Amino acid sequence: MAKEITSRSEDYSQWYLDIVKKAGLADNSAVRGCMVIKPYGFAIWEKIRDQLDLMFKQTGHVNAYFPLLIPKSFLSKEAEHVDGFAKECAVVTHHRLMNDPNGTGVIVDPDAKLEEELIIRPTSETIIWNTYKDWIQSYRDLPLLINQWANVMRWEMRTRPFLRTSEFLWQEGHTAHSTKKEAIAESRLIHDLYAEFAEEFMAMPVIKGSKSANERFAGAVDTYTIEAMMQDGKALQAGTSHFLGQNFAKAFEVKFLNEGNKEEFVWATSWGVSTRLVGALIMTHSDDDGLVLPPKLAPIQVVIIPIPKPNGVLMEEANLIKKELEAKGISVKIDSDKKNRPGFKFAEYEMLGFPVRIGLGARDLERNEVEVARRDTKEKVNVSRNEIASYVENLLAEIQVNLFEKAKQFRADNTSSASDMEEFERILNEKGGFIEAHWDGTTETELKIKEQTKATIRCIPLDAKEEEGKCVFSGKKSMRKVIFAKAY
RNA sequence: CGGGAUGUAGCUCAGCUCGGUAGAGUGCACGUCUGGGGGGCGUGAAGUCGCAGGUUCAAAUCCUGUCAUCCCGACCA
Repeated sequence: MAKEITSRSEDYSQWYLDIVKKAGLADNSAVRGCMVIKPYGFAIWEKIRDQLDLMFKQTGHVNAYFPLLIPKSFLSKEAEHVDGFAKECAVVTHHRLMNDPNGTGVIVDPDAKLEEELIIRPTSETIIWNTYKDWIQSYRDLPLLINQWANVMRWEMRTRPFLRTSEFLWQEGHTAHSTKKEAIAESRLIHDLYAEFAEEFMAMPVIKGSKSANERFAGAVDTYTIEAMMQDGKALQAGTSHFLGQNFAKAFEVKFLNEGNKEEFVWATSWGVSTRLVGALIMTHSDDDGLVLPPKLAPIQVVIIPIPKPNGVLMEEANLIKKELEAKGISVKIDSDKKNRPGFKFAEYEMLGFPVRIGLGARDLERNEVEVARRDTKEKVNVSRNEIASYVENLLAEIQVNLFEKAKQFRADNTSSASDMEEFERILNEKGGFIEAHWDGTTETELKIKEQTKATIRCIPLDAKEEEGKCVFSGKKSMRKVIFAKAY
């Protein structure tokens, strides 16, 4: 069975699709633009979800659930918000089907038209703020720190598994505060939390920055983003946290009485990451042999493959090793399936991205050692049997660090700076990656650069140093460089 | 919604020009020899040829219509 995948150099896009398919992460579905997340893909999402959920709770947030359907009229209450999402909403217009009187099959019952049409949430700000209005009366009700894990739907033209699907899973946090300062602090806190998660757990380096007006969330005052670089040099927005000001509070009349018994509008934030992170994980670390997963997010960290012989001693030994590893909190699978040969299994678990593989055969038993292979570098070493648990424990930590350092180096190697448009376009065409350049701060310039080069401003880095320069496009004065790139 | 292509076994595809009993590889099932990097041999199950009409003694093949999917553009986490 030749389960080969297209190489990255040949066709990066096809390589990605091959990984998703052959590592068993997702399938296409009967519905255009939607995907079926298969058990292994979902297991990765569960690792992501569980860790983030823990981090949200550690910072004082609680979970709740709001409905899938939103009255159409809610969307239009915030002017920019409706502009941003109206074009991609699925709309529920009827509530009943009937048998087609003219033939077989069912049709929509024309008598079952809804009085007010409902939309399937593309995001939940509107229904949530409509609800918060009833929950908030006093400054004593604040802050309100709520998150929900949910699915949302945006009717996309072109989709790719995990990176962009019409329906996707995500978390969306929606918080209400009594002061502007506190709301900004909340949006920054989550921004930091996302960056920490990306780097510590996904081993994916990110640039923290704010979005330009043009790239900002519809209805936000400020959008903070974490931007990552994929292996083809394109940028991926991996998570966003928005300071919403009082926009939604005003649209939905969410007011509270402050300590001085005066009525004020509340200050708001919202923030989210989605199943897109699974796509980010794939495109950050994986190689031409398949998926590569950081140990902290691998559904199972170690696979033990017994090299079969007609006795049960190998299985006994494999189980002993498994117990020793599990005692250190390491997740382990023994593949004793007789259907496939060892060589097949080696390739298979590389495809699945298991960080560590242990080969155990008669030869090893005699020598009192095992063969340990790491997925990230493909190195194999023989390890003494009685040191196996601590060796693997250290190795997993080392792999986690190595993946992060490698990705960081890649980003550094593919980040350039440009001082005029000729240089800008040359870098973009020949090398790609991130381009640091001065920008005059106007939407007009941003759009012209986008039109001319297809590169957009990914973010204005928070740690950008103040340095006077000239806008790469207009030549006007600029005080800091921003990050340009082609983006997913 | 514009431009291009494709629908035949679970998957990848051949067959169509020139009409005549539905094919291959892979996967699947069973048996067997194997087993330290994607095994060998044998046997077997599996397809309303996207759908609907038409031409014909006869249609996967020719004609008309229709549906769906994929790729390229406009939109986007």
